Amino acid sequence: MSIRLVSWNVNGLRAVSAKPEWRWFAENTCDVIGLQETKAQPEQLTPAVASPAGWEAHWASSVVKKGYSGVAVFSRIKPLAVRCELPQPEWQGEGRILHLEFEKFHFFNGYFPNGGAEEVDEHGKPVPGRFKRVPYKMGFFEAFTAYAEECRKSKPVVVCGDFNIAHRPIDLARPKQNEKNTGFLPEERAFLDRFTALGYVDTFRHVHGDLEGQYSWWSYKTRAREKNIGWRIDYFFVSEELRPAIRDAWIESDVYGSDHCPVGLELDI
Amino acid sequence: MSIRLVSWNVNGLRAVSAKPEWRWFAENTCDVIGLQETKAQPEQLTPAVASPAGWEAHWASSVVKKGYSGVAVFSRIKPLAVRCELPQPEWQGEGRILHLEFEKFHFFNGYFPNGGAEEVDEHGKPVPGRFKRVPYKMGFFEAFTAYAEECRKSKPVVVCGDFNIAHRPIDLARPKQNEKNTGFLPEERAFLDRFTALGYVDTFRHVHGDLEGQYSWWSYKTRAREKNIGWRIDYFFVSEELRPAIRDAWIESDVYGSDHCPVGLELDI
DNA sequence: CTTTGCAGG
DNA sequence: CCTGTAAAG
Repeated sequence: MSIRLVSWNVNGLRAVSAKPEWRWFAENTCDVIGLQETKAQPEQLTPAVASPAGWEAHWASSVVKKGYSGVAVFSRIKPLAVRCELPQPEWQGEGRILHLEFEKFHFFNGYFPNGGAEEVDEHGKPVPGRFKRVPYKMGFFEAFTAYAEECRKSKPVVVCGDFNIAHRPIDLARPKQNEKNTGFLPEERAFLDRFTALGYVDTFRHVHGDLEGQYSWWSYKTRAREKNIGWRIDYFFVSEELRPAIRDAWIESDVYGSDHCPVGLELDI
Repeated sequence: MSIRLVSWNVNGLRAVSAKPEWRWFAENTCDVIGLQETKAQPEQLTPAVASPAGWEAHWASSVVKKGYSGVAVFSRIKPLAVRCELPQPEWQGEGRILHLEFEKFHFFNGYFPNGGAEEVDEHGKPVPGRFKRVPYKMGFFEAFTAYAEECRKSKPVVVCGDFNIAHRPIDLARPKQNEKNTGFLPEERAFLDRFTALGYVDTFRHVHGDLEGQYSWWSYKTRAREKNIGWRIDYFFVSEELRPAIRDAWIESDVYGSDHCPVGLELDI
């Protein structure tokens, strides 16, 4: 028996689901799909998109700002329990976390905060390497990790989503140029060091080792995808206990419709 | 000798000038073109659009709000003088009036204020027949008329533009339904009664009499143009002294690219 | 419905 | 560049 899971930052589910590329959903053969940046409440979507036949749909939408953030999980397997957002009110309201408890593992779908725009000093001059939302981002990661560790006491953990961090130089096309850009800052990378040190396995690297040029996001701004100038910031992590269950992990770089592409994981379970 | 003038509310010059319909400009054989709702500063346009060879271009752009209102005049004839906006600061800042003095007449290109949204009472309930900007609109018309009359003392006047008023029931497809809508309110119509009583001739009616079904604007909202559910709110008026010079007046209802179509005037001069 | 501006990514 | 808002027409 195996279970297949996929994660995709869709950059606006209303937009993607109106494109021909959304056939990806109908053609998919996986069991669980985690979407990020849905930027919509289910009521704003057509029923075929919001409540597809054969799937159970769960939503966490932003309540602080319309059309912002938001995650969804479609599952062919009925979860034992579902929880939206992190436990503390401090980290709630942006629609960033969905937690589905399945029989064999806790599943988390996360849209982790973007570092935001560069800080400016009192004269309006940008401060290199300082980004407005990096403190929030780091706090969110710490709170998430504590919650995941808590859940892990009962059963193994699977975490997917857009982490907005490339872990190592091999995980982005231009590491040197981006050492002072959010997404590849030392403190952001250090979080993934700690996270993996806790026993969360980067399943793509577990399967593919140091294979180069493997990315899941390309900036729209410079048509970077044509040249594969990308970042690997979308992940499937599993807690150490599930390492033996990793059958496959992949990046669906032939799937278009968003500035991210889907990433996937197959577990023997 | 004759002079041909055309007026067009383009509803965003950046948008129109990027459409194939903008060939209208290149194919035009008139001498003076007045545009309204340009919604752009000339710097935001390509040089071919902002400074076309063979034309002199003049601009009055909104300074109170970006991408709002704005008028332009392209002329193959060099004017003796050019003036932006009305003389009083009270009516300046929205980029609504361009005044070009030619040898034989004063030319005004106007984008007269829209009546705006319906007023709401203290409970948020709409007040039928009351519109937020109708007072501003009426004040603007009075100030414009005073200025035109002042200029008329030296030579005849030609006024074109979007008046945002249908004068008589024949000037819109659904007069009964719109008696309480801005654009056909009694007080707005009464302004055009006074304006024409002062001796400003509606050149289209002068040439075509009570020809029905002739409109220059159709709402995008209901695909009204397909059914010719329109309003004639774009005009060429000339002061009485020029009545004998009116050779032709027309509506270019086959020209697309905006929710308005161009209207034109040919004068023997 | 359509064009703008703007925030956010 | 692209997806969302909202204001205005």
